[in-house]
Amino acid sequence: MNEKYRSGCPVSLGLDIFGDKWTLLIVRDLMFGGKRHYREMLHSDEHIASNILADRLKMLLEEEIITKTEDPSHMQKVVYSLTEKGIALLPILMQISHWSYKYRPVGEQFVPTTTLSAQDEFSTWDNWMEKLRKVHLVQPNS
Amino acid sequence: MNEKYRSGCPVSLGLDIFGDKWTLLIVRDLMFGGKRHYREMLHSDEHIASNILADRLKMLLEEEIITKTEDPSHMQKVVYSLTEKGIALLPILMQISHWSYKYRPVGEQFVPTTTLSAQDEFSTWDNWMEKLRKVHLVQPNS
DNA sequence: TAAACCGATTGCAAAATGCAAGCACTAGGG
DNA sequence: CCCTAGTGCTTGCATTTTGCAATCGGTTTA
Repeated sequence: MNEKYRSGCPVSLGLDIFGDKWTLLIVRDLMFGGKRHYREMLHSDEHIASNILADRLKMLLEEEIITKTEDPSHMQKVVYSLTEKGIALLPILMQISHWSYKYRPVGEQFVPTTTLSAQDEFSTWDNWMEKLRKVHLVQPNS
Repeated sequence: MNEKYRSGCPVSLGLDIFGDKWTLLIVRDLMFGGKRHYREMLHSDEHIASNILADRLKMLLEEEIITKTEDPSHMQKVVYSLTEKGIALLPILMQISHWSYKYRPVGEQFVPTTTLSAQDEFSTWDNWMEKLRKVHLVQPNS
């Protein structure tokens, strides 16, 4: 990873990593879509280009936001997993979603059926992150 | 604003608007930097290009995330202000900051001196947003 | 065996970004 | 009055990134 960043501001430092149209969509797929393989992400609704997907996965690996391991079911297949650093992006995604529900034409199938209070929301996020840790942070073949 | 978006997913719909390296930095400047004028934002630490700043401000206006009014102190000068829709981006910026404090080399001058509990954090955000409403949502000359 | 699948890579066109200079003013100071 | 600095952009061009579609050398499936 190149060491240059635009400033020491935390917002800027975050955007240096994921300030583009695609990176957080990949994290979303891993986090909420149960997608773990290249082709699964390639076929998401947003139609990412193959070279962009490859490029971003490479960057996410270099940043240690994800890891990749071989898949025992197929010699060529790899499994991508979130690290703790990746899982920690969940509140950002949730706040983006929250904003979009309010101000953007969110598709019906994405609308939540209940509304949570602020504190409930935090503990739900904690539950989600715990679940993600169980799925993504386990060792292969364990 | 063009009506096409990549999908109905809330994350994707948010990133359609602010999924780039610059847009949320402009919002940051308005929100936390007390910057209200083009040249002030042009001189932020990250050195945005003038054509990119103009382009993003135009987009933010079209999206009604900001408004602009003339400045009574100078015929050419305009004042940019956040709308409620813009102010509602605060939690996203805060979560990005929170992630960066943990995983990125945040500059010393940006490090907070206290740590807040989750609930305190929410009420502090509410206070911030209330302050922003007072500054940004007032009518000119009122 | 043929077809589908695997994670990429490639060549090229289109779009976006970055750099630096410029525009037509407006305000302030000498 | 003149000059300088400031105002919010715009412009021309070079570079970089993104998007599109095809391809690669395998591996697995029916």
